[in-house]
Amino acid sequence: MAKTSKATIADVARLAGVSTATAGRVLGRYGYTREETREQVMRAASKLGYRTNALARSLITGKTRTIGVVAGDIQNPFYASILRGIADVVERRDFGLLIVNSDENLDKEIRAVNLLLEKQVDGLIVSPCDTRNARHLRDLHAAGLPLVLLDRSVAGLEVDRVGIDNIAAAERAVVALLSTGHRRIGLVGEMLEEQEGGFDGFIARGLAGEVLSTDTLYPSWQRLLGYLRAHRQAGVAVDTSLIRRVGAYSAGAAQAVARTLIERPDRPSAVFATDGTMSEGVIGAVSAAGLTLPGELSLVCFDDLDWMSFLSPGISTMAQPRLAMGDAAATLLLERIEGSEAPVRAVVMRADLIERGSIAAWHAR
Amino acid sequence: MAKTSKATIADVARLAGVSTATAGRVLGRYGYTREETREQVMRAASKLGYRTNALARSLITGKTRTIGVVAGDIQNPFYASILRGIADVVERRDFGLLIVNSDENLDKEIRAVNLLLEKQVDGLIVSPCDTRNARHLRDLHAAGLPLVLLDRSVAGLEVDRVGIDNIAAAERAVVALLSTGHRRIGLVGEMLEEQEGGFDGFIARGLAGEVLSTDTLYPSWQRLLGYLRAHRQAGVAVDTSLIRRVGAYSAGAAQAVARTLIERPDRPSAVFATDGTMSEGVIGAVSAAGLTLPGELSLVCFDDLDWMSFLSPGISTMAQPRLAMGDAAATLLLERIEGSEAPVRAVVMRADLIERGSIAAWHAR
DNA sequence: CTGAAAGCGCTTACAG
DNA sequence: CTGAAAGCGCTTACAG
Repeated sequence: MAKTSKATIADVARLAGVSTATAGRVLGRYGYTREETREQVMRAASKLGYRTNALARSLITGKTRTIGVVAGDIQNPFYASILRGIADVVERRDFGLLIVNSDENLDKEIRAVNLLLEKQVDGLIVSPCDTRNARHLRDLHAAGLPLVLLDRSVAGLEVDRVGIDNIAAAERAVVALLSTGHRRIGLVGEMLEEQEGGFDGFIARGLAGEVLSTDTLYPSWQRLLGYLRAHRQAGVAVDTSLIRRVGAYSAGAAQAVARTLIERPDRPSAVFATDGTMSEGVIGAVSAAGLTLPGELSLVCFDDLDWMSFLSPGISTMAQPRLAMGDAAATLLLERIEGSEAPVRAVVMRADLIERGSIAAWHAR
Repeated sequence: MAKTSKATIADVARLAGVSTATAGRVLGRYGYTREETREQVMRAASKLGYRTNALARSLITGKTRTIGVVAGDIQNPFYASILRGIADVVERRDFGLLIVNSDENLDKEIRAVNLLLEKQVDGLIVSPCDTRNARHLRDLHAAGLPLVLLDRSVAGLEVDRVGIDNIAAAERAVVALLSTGHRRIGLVGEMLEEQEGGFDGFIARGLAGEVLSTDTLYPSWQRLLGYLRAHRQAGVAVDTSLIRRVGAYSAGAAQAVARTLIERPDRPSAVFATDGTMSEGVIGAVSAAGLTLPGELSLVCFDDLDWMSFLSPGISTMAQPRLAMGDAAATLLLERIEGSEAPVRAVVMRADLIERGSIAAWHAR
């Protein structure tokens, strides 16, 4: 009724004529209280405008009912949707959600995790920016804090994680192109991180089917692998000059790279973009170059973004179940927070190809 | 070095051979300590893997260094960008950011605010879903909690706020159409909330220039007003049957409504969509109807979304400075949290028309 | 079913 | 510059 803050359990107890222990029991909904006492306390509480101080409670219980999420960039539709999926679960359970951006930068990620730990979150969902340098995450896990990895794994860190089968998804996307006759398929991928043996070495090994530890590869590298595998299975040789590494999480950079690919005289007949940001860049380049889809170029994108359905033609794309990914990550985390000792789980979801109109059959000319 | 959690100031103090008060002073960076003592404590702290428990600190200081944001839907690009702007400021200042969705629903908004208050946030940024029923916000403000309103105002609630000049923005957008010869301009707007006198009454008053208290109108209603004003100023009669109220925050609903507008025989020569979601719906309808922009229809959208630049032609739109809006909201809030007693501020930003290629001159046929 | 007491992990006066 | 003591607002045994 009155002042929104200030009133404490002690104030309520005094007004109700009971002990703080009793007032606490009714206000905190624990232990037993006589109905009559309960009403008395409730009346006093509402008269004083009492509101629980979750801080004090958390200090004692050791639980904050708050989880932390470290995302690359909440403005990116990929993360925005996943966050929404997480938020839905979290809100339903009356938990709080603390969000920090990492910008895919290790230092920022470490600072983010520290901030969240100081605020005593009950658990963390992290989309790790580095699959190797992850002391901060290992320590976390060693200390017993519930942790769920999102989209990416960390070498040697056995914790719950949620992602899609990137290799299979990319393979299916590229198969859709190969099966309609395309033989020269360009790829525009982030592939920011360095790989042992370098870019060329990786491709060579991928072509030979020699890449073994694929689990801790970054998504865009895994998708490249799917691209290579599709070719290998189809017995189609790969022109490696059609594989373009952008090396940055930026649509602008992707557009510049895509441009050099689609404006060359012997341009590919089709392009595969390995994520939403790359897709934006590629579509920008296509638009700038004035190429018609799918007549002059076929295109398969990744992630189902708003615009893909209302461009004309619609853009065929591998749709990741982003909301469901967020839901799964939050659900796994909350289960751990509630004490689940189940073996480590990897929720590997499936991305589905949504066929719209950006793939045309291709006949050698 | 060791266990990530557990070690307390008392543990560190014991190991360092000092009092908890002294250990607290060095670990919490307050008060004076001899350099030698400091080092001793630091060594003990790192040996134990000490980490501040912000909860305990907050309980005493009364400050959590955390702000709360209640947004309509973090998945919507409008909110996603604003949140990013907020997050940037907040992260720079080592504050935490607690985010909750309201889905533009009053009950959810109230619950969200309560959750955030229990967690003792130092301040709140809210995009209120109801400009009248806002007891929860008024109480908050009465209790002295720093509060910044985003995008919308609340009648009679004098607090800092950030938004754009919606009437002027819409007016300029429509003027761009009128000045190129368009005389029949459709409008597709949310206008979910009811207005005194109803939809028709509102339009009548708007046409007569009789709408007075425009400040607490919802953005889409303000934008409708801008549309009407542009016509009035230009001396162009309005065919009110071209004004379409979607009544929902949904691109699908907008598309259905837009469709009935652009498929009628005497369809308008141009359409103005009053926000990002409506814009998506309209572009979907245009695409489904197979109309060519701008040859068969001119279009001005609202909010600069990714796809608007790479559709062909590009979509002309009123761009809201979303990141800057978030930045401003967070900055205002942090100033209040730091104790600023400055008079209430309304940061009214300007939206700029980005002309791309969706407006064609129109000549009566 | 209720209360007195202790305590969560810090910070804050107050002495010295 | 450092320490002993109190206290932030709750919950948790422990008695009764």
